[in-house]
Amino acid sequence: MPATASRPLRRDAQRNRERIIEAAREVFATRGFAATLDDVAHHAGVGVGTVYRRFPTKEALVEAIFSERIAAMVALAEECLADPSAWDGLTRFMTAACRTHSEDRGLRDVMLSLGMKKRFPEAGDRMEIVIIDLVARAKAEGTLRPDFEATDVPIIFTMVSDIGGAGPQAYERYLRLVIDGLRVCSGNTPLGDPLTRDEVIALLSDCVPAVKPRSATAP
Amino acid sequence: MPATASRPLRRDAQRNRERIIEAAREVFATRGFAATLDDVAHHAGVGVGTVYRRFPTKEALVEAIFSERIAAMVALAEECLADPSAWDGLTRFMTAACRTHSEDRGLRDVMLSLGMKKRFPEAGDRMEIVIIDLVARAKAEGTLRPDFEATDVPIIFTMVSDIGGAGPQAYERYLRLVIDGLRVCSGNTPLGDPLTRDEVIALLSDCVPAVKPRSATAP
DNA sequence: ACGGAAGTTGAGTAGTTCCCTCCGTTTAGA
DNA sequence: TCTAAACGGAGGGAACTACTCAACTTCCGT
Repeated sequence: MPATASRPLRRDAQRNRERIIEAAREVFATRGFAATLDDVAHHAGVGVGTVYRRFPTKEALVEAIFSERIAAMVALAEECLADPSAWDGLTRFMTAACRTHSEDRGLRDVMLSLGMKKRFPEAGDRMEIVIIDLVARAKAEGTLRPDFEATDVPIIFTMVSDIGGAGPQAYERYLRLVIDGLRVCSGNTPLGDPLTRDEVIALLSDCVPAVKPRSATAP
Repeated sequence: MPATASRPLRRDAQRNRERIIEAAREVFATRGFAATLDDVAHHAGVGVGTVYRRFPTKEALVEAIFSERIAAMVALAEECLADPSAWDGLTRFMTAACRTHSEDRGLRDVMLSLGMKKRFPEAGDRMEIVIIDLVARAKAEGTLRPDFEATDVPIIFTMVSDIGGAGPQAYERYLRLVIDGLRVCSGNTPLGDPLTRDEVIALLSDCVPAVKPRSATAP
């Protein structure tokens, strides 16, 4: 084995690989991380063994499937940062994110899970920075209430996309409600102390399912 | 078996029964319906068999534990209906409900699950009526936005109390945010069509865990 | 046209979790 | 003391799910 000189795949193998990826996209979109690789295999019309030959673990498949979609979300967020209206930029981003999360539960599970930082560290960092900027800019503009914090954004995504499970646009109504609560408005009650980053992490790990490997090898 | 003439329990049995109920309250409060009867038994310092002797199914235990707490919530709601300020009445009720739900996940699971109507039909009906009244009254007062509907209330409870899992008062911040979105305010965007009752039911059944019996005997 | 590497298959293994039962043992109380 | 009531907790059994492997099939370079 002199270096991993990956030969090109045989034609049938290549075709199956593509089928698997497409099937996985569909299956993960509807069932999220709860989806089984057996599901994926069946949906793709291949045996489970084939899936495992191509993607040694569920993790690998997840990464293969979601990397570009995540990159696209980051790009969108960065584009929203350039919106002349800070408020529109922030709300456009939040709306798009929630729509995407409710259309694709798998993507939601990846983006909001703790694994995000491990699997896609670069995208994760960029996303974090953009969100901070979006929030800061909207506060400076005077449209976003000043007691709102960047750490609230993922929590809101979690809350709202939890609704997304049933019905494709159920999330819209409640997101609008929340967004209306974000605007500076005379009747607003103060929010109090924001959650710390650790609290956010604890909360997400409680609300978003994780990909579980065969046996958790604890040290 | 001439009628179920329930003899009084032996003293030790009575004591264990009480222990079980108390343990169940604690365990269900922290773990919700996900809690195991084995958990309850262990927590109570008795064997599983003892639990099953006293409560033939998980269902029975759930009913024994939550009936009075649910009655209390209904009473509170009805009391809030008498608040001179309709807005205060509604928000007081919502805040209290969310606090209770986040302090006791089991209660949350009972009250928001579909089983609620089956297990506690009377309380369920009364609750539904009170919520409709609370909402109607606050709209008439002109403080609650007119496009908000009574069916939104349980959904909001679901969203917000989902957060309650980690941290005892994390829910507060997000409930306040949502409530600020409920008030009539110049910048509000229209919410669009409300969810139908069937949609609400579908959504709740997706978001709230159910107590699963040994085997679902489908007809 | 053929040999063998690459690929495929899907029943099976093994790890979990959880509701509930059974029966040998203990204990209350008449 | 004696018996019916109560107890304990191992384990049955069902449902899940990540992953493996040995027998079989297909591609493709020579």
